[in-house]
Amino acid sequence: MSPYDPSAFPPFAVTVDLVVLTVRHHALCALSVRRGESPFQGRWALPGGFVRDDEDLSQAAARELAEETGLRAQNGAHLEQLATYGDPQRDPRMRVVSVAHLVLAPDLPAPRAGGDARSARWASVDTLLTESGQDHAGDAAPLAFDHGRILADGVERARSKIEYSSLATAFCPPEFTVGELRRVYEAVWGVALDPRNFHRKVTGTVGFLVPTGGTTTRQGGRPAQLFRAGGAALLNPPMLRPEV
Amino acid sequence: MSPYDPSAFPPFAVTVDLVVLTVRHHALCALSVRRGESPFQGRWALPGGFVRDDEDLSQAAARELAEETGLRAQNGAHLEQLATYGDPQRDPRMRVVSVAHLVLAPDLPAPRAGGDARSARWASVDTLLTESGQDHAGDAAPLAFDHGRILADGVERARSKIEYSSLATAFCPPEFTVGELRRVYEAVWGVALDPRNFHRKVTGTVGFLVPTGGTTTRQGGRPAQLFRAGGAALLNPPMLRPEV
DNA sequence: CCAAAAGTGTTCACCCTACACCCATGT
DNA sequence: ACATGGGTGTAGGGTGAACACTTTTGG
Repeated sequence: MSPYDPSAFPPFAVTVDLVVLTVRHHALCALSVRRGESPFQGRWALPGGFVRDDEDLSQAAARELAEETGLRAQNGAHLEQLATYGDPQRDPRMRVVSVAHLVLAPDLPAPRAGGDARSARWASVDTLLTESGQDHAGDAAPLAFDHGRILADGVERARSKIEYSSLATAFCPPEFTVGELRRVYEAVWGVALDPRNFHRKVTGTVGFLVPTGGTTTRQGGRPAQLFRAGGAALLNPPMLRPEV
Repeated sequence: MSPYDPSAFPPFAVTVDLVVLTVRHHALCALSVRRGESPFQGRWALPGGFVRDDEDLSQAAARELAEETGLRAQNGAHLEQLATYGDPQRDPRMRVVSVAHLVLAPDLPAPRAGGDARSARWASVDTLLTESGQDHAGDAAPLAFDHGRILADGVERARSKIEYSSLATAFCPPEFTVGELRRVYEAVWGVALDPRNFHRKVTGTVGFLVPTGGTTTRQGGRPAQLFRAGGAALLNPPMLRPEV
């Protein structure tokens, strides 16, 4: 039997779904869109769409990201492949394999609706995941399809990756202070960190932060130095997440 | 436009490819199969095959693993999803998205050929990757398709995962000595580790190893205690890979 | 006896934590 | 003046690296 006989394999639809994370108001938030059609009409879901015939998976993810948020990857945001979900029952109408991608973005202006979504919003991942985990009466409802599971996997990936990489800077604007970076860690991990030790740690790790020379008082108090993300991708030693 | 109109999205073939790693003769080895058909006829490739209509991705990977090696996952071996590869040009005939999986297995009997492969072999990853990276005259040739890249990603995943998880025990038989476990780390990382400090470290990490009470002299020298893998999945503190 | 592998003890440097303390701004 | 956040100093405990040393087998 030839493995490429067209009758020898079943056809699949392939989509990309996006876990777009940002930090707003001291909370880790994810982008969700309201579904305009059945199934799960009116429910919240992750943004995403079909992969086109001539594009790679990462290109499809970047295109969907631009369509849904206006954000361009490699322009402050980080995009990486997360995992692929292919349960035969995950879409009730047909066999769909979804390649989920993770995007870490700085705090953005209000998202714009795009594609086939009626509207889009930022919501705290705690809200989205507890809604997803439980059936509630009223407005709250779990995310469509298996998107609750996908979001949880993306959040877990982000939480562990900022520990040993410099990815936390992807949540910050181009220039940021040590305190702003610390609040990113605190929001993503949901813990309080010692400001003094944090400062010593990140400024002492070579290649993590590059001072720009400027200062700012936008957080109040004494003027703080501004930094850009340094070139180092891996943190050695890593940031240590406090025990739970 | 309806996103589920059958004419609105291109059809894909979805496959699983397997990076099956083991430690043989002090070297990290991967399973490769000889391709029986065009394209890349006669070249070495990773084992894999089409996902069937009614099975999940992990089920497809476990089925292919059993077909190619006779190995059953969850029976000593570890199986996890690695990444998904979907470049439009990765297969010259049609659009194929491949969900690669990583398998870590103890040293096995000689592999049996299965599925559509003429033959199968274990080869050191160094050999497979340098063959893949360079064009050689004669018998050596790069792996088919983008399998060199997939193998490299799998090796990198294995190298980093044994650092902070107890997965290295998946390379060992059900009962093993501290020295045997150390030789796994040395083969996967390609470094020499201090036997004394390694012993103290792994036996001092609670939940990593469980003594069975037995001893063995199969490695020569003083009898060594035998251990089974403990329940702990995450190592805290992690094993530290020496600087390069 | 000797080689080889398994374990144990000890020392030193470094790093993480905790917290006291000082600095520079806005109101 | 004082509240607020930024930043430095320092002492104590824990851990990893290096290596001397003892233990227990096979040949």
